[in-house]
Amino acid sequence: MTTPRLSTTEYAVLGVLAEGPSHGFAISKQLDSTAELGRVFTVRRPLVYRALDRLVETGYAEAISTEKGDAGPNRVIHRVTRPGRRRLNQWLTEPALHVRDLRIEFLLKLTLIRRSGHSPLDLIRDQRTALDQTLSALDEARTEPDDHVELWRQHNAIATAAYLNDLEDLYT
Amino acid sequence: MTTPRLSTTEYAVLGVLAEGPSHGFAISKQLDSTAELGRVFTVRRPLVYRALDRLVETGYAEAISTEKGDAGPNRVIHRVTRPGRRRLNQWLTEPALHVRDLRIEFLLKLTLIRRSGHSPLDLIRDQRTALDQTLSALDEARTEPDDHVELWRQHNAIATAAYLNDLEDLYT
DNA sequence: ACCATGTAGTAGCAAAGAGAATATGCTGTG
DNA sequence: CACAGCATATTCTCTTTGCTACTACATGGT
Repeated sequence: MTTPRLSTTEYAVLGVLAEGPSHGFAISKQLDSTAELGRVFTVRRPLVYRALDRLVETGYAEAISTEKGDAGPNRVIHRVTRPGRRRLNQWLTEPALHVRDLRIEFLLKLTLIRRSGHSPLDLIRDQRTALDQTLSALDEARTEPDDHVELWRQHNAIATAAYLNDLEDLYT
Repeated sequence: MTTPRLSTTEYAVLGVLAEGPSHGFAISKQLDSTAELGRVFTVRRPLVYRALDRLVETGYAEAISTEKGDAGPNRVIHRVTRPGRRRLNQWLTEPALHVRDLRIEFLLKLTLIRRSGHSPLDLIRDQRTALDQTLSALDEARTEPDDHVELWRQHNAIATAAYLNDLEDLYT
């Protein structure tokens, strides 16, 4: 009985659901590529439903009722469970371990936290700390001057540091 | 009869095959995570064979012989066809359109070109030109100061520009 | 003789993504 | 008022992708 691993898609759906009981179609609108959240991380409609199924299976969400929609089949209203909310909150406070995950994971967490009304400053600072470790590890690893991959990593880590600084300024 | 789209994995295999007739196992060693190419873009063994199958189906490669290996089943030697080489060379000269594709696509092309003995300067400069367009587009789009996604893109584009400058210096 | 190791290729499952299909009520138009 | 189109809401299914594990064969050590 290990705790099931959730994909970013599933966390995104869980995150939207945590803003209040909702149904697949409404959630998918929040995660559409034109919406605020969807611009950060898009989840297409069928995937939202699959994620919801999975969240129910894992006990992180549950169906509470069905109600008539504006049209079409009945809406199935879901809400997060207590374990689901715990799991989400834990995820929301973890910084991304790899720079390549920042664009999606970190930004998604940041946006969800902001929408919930809390301050994202803790997350930004934790991410900054995690990045500093990456930076010093890169400094040590730098052996060959023509290692294109390491060079790219270095430039990117530095850009990410500047980005985090900007964000910290924005929220202080 | 449109020209079939190839995945990055398939281009990687095609690229290795273009260095000389070879067989799946040998190609997979080049694209292993510890090898020069594999550090840029890893392709696992079963995927190499699938890519080879697809390249044969699309007419970009062909099996030319089977020979006894050092051990185990016979090797199936493949080589690129004329259309395959044309297709590869076309791909190799195209810069990546999105900054997020640089780490993989551009670096893969760069490494393949370098290994072939040609100068990667043209690709670097073309990529630089493509990036300049991205940069000016970003400057115009910048409306809201707290748009985290745009801010991220901007920092990244700038870092990429610096990276390309470093590379250009390396090869001049 | 046996077992580990390295070579070479194959099988098959599970997740992820995209498109289309289905069901349903509302609205406008002739 | 019939009926086509449209928006809502969910489901189905196909394809692609990525792994893990397996078969098969030869060599070398104990």
